[in-house]
Amino acid sequence: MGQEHQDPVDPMEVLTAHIVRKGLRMTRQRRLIAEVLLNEVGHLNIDELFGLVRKKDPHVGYATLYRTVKLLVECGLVTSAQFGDGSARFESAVNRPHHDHLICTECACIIEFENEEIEALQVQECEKHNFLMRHHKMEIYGLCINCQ
Amino acid sequence: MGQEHQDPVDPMEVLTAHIVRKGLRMTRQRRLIAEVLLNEVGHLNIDELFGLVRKKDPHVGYATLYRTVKLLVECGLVTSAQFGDGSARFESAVNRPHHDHLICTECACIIEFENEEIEALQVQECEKHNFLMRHHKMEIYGLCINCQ
DNA sequence: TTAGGTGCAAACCCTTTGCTTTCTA
DNA sequence: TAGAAAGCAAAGGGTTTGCACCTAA
Repeated sequence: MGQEHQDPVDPMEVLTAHIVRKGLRMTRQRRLIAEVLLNEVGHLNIDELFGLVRKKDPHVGYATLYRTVKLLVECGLVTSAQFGDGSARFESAVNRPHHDHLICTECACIIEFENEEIEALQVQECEKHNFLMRHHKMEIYGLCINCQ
Repeated sequence: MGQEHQDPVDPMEVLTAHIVRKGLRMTRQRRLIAEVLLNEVGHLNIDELFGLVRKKDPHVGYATLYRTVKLLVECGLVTSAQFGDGSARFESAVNRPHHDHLICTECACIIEFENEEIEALQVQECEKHNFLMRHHKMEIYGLCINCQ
């Protein structure tokens, strides 16, 4: 379940711990990509992330980007989502609770919301089916107030 | 929103009406693909659908499949979903209410559930943001009872 | 008869992988 | 110094598109 009311964490420490635990190494590129993605608000697709990272280091490639984002998702610092268009979008999960998305199919804007009642019902539903929840997503597609 | 308690509909009539409305044509292939997909229970990916359709007509190609499924989604007879693996899955929506999914990340089994309370809260949430809901999906990932 | 549809192959797009070089620990 | 990581390019996998031929209306 959630990271609802935890103390703030230092994401770099989380990443470092994860890397050490797996016998991997901290590199300049990993640090850079983590800093860029974790400090960004909103949902970045891989091209947007690529652009931001390249501004600070023009030599980073897509492969490194994908490999590092995977690492960040693994240790819970980033969540990934698919919003209809074929490509994945990534969002910092640092120091913020779980939330869901309203996605406008017209202008592609994304409205976030938190709803603890829904979260609680989801937990109930899992218990009913003896299902061990790892993560979940809820997406509502439609028209935002400006596009109706 | 929902098709909660409607009278049964004849899917072929719905499809025909949609086709006429758009100035398109009913073809042997469209009828075949609709019959196969709508009579199947559970979630088919494109290869599984391809296999079933080819059994009845070995000449149908992937392009026709994709184009027809798109048509079926448009007129509400089929829903599509992405369950983590990169490919889309399709499910008949004929004469059955909206439901959500528990997805086991170990054995890939899918448990379906309906929860009217959650549905109601989703509607509330949309109203709160003046958002016009077209469709929505909720997916809970984790371990089923056999994989824990 | 005439758009629209089909089927094939090629193109596309996003993501992953292989391999050589570079760099962390 | 050993082995992990980066960067490039090429491969992969799912989906869409272009085009010549076919077919429903």
